[in-house]
Amino acid sequence: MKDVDVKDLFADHEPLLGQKLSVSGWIRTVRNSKNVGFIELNDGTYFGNLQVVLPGELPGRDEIGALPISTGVTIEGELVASPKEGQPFELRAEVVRVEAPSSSEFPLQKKRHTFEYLRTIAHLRPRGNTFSAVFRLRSLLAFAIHEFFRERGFVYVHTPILTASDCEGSGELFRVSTLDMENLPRDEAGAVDYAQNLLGKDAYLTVSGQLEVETYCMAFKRVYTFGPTFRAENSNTSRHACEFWMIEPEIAFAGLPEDMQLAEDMLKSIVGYVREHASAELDFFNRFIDKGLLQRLDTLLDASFECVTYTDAVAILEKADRKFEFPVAWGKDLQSEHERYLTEEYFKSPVFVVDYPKEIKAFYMRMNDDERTVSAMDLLVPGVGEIIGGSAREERLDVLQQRIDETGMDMSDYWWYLDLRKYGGVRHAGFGMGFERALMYVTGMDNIRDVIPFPRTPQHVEF
RNA sequence: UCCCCAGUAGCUCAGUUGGUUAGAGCAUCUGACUGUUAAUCAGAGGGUCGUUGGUUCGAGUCCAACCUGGGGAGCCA
Repeated sequence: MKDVDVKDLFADHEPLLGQKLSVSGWIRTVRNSKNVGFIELNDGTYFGNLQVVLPGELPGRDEIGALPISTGVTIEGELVASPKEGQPFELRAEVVRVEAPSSSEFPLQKKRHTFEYLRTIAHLRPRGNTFSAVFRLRSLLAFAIHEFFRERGFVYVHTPILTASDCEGSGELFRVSTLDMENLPRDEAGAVDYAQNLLGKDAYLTVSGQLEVETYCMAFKRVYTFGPTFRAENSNTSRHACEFWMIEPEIAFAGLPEDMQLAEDMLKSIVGYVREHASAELDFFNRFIDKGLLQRLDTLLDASFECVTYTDAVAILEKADRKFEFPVAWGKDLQSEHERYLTEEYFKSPVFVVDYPKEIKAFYMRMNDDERTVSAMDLLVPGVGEIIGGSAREERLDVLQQRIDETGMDMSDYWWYLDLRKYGGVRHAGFGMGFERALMYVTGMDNIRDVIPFPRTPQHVEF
């Protein structure tokens, strides 16, 4: 008796027709009547279900036909061509062995549930169609990203999750401490004595691996980091979480044009990868979650990305025949509504906005010759808005020091970052992409809480 | 953090101008059923109407505060 995965049956079932097979999985639904019954079996290896026929003469069919959803079973039988529409093949059961019983109390029913309700049972939701597809795709997308960089000779760097510095001087941090909160140690001046923290100083969860990955860029030329990052912002939106994953590549001997090309290539590559390897899931999303999904993904694959300077973008927005809730003015950051107008209505295509005023961007971004703007880029895509943000990095030591001074940061915290500029600190550039934002883009899911297995948001750390 | 909306059965919702014993579909249970596709048909059980207080002869319905969830904004990835 051959054990098979449902995935392999859907890949090529022809050679197995007529054979005796054994399949193990969980019951999704059961339909039973006087003369025949059916089980929809999902074994987790494939998005779709295997239809199992319970023939009239099957011993114990009444009990089998009454098994509740999510019962774990092993079924032996013969694989046959299906006489009815709906599936090309089915398993004609001869033995149904219950491996682990379930109960009629199982909360997932054969009906639509709201995502809000399913979030309250995050430990069970991967057993339903939508979340089965989301989290299979999440895994695949992560692989596609690694594959893209590996093919191009990038070194994957594990940047630290515990850090002592706040990378960009922006964003609230989660403090990491072993100090006794009820009885904090004090120094002579009465301040908290962080030297007694296990790490020896005040420490935090990382908000970005960029500064650390830059150091490896100066050794390996092409590097990337891909891991969890943390923000303690009290953001209550469908696009923010306290814990999320970020992809941050960094390339040496390169400037903004190469950076933009890399971003475009990466996005097209990973979309193309899931398009090719997750058609069952994408078809499902296109049907039930976001009707324009496949068209949007295919458009992205064919599009040549547009590029516009921040200054020109502001001019376009000022001339737009459209009333914005927030006014447009040079020197102010673009609002969500502005970004959406540019990518969805004006360009109708993914578009890079480049050369932002230095005041609204981070200290490490490379100063342009006009000394008003920095060599930065944001990639805006229809449906999501900003999906990637990046820049050329300031490699000139004196300019970088001046920017650190201007932004009121403590130079001594960045001694190692400044060191890079002293020893062969060549020009380089990189970007960051929120992994969940990318996943939302390829699934059409519109809440970040529904693309993270156990989402962490303000007031939420259940499970 | 700010603005808006919502909270009624296990789930998704209806509930008129404040008025008798609060309804439906799905789920559950019982039975029926010639191959079903979220199967179908018949019947049954299931409720402190988010919480607290208030107005009223009378509150699911009106008012206030709080709690929870959602949408939008800001911040950003």
